[in-house]
Amino acid sequence: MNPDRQCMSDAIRDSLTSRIFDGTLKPGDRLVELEIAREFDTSQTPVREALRELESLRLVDSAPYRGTWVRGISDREMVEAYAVRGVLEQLAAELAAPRLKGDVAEIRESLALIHESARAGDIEGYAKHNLDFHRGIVLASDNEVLIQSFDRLAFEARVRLHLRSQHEPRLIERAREHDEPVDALERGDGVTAGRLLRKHTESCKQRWLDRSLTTELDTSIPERQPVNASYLS
Amino acid sequence: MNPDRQCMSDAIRDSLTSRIFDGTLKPGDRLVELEIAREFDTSQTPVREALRELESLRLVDSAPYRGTWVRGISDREMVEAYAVRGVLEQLAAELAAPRLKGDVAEIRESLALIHESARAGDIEGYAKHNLDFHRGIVLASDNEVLIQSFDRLAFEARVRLHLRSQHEPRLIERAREHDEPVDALERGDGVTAGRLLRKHTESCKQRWLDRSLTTELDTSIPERQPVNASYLS
DNA sequence: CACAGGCTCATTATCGATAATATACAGGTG
DNA sequence: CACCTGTATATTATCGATAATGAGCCTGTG
Repeated sequence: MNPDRQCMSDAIRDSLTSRIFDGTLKPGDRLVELEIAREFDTSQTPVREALRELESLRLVDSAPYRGTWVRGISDREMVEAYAVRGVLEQLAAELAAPRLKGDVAEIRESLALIHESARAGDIEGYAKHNLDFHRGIVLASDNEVLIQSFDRLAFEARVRLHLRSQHEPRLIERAREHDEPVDALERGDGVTAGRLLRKHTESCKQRWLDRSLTTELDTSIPERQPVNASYLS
Repeated sequence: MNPDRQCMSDAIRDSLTSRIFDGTLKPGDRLVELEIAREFDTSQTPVREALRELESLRLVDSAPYRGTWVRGISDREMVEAYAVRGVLEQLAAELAAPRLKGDVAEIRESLALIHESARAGDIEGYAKHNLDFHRGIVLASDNEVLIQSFDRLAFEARVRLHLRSQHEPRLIERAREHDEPVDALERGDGVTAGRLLRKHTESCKQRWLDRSLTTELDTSIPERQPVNASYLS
């Protein structure tokens, strides 16, 4: 948000964020203020601020006098988020098309990387470039509020959290779904691009639904680790 | 977010929020931590937390060691927000229709109050019930993520901030734009309701654009009051 | 007069300590 | 043995004080 903040609390926030992203911190894990403060060789105050920021990003939950813990994301929420993302991206494409004037070079770059990752079977890379691709279109809309709304969905965190549990994703096939929207954007047809992108999002959502129905495992959200969980380690 | 927090920082946050809403605090006004702390007879810490929350709600801006001030909302941002709100509401209507099963009693209640306020020329009331109406449809979508995204647009704050400067708004005429979407919802036609709602939002946006072009006054955003502004009072 | 450098002061960022609260556990009771 | 009650403890919420920083001012120079 403010990229130029140099205070301790921001460093802590960023560090904790990446731990949540990379799975070091799992849903339900408790974040104990003084413990983190010791680790960063600082006091409780900046840690609290960092935690509150994470809460506003919905990466953690907290309750008064009960602490803070990593937020789990249910399949239901994932599906809800896909629905919202769909219309946001549709709008983004419609706004982006007249602005781009056919110059989709940057977007094509991300697209190429998506295909590359798909061929290599690199799930991590696929997720990253996929996000770059979609966010690129949103950025091209030049609508600050839209960009914010999109970012707040925190798709990176959501997807990464579930990546590990993914079976054999047909990456190459999925990657192809991105081609047509870009073609439409290139010829300035934002409406079509938007419709295609939304359809793409819908199919992502559907895949998620299917998977969550078939695998049947832990659709529950870890609520919070018990207090003495840290003693076990 | 967590309605059951009883800590000081939340009370401060709520108090400051309503001051921003009701115009006691104007864009550009500085929020000095110790000053607020004295007022609430508390220390700096809870005030800081409150300010950070307001920042995440984008009601205030801040920079390190430079403080916090009420955020202005430009006409451009307002227009951007309308565009996003349009697609969010459209989606909401589509999702709400099958859930409501024609039961639009609650929504009609808000609608009646809108018309009533319009007849009475009660701009404040109109704004309130109008928001209730639109939010009611979003709530009926039963999509938590969508509700969050909508709320984050903070339309209440945005609209109220500009209400005072509004000329003769043709409220009665505007109120009528809400009728058709409700009819559509009642007969379960979410797609039509969504399209109409989006069109409504577009016309709100357009009115805003027209007004901001014709009035030509202070399209600028107050950045921040100078440090010694408080001495003048 | 425009402008750079250094000084002062208001304010933020952080600290270490204390008050307040929830959780876990022990003991008693039916 | 299940259940309640009270107590110990871990942890959060808040406090008052200090360190760090930026804004404004003053001075001197060209």
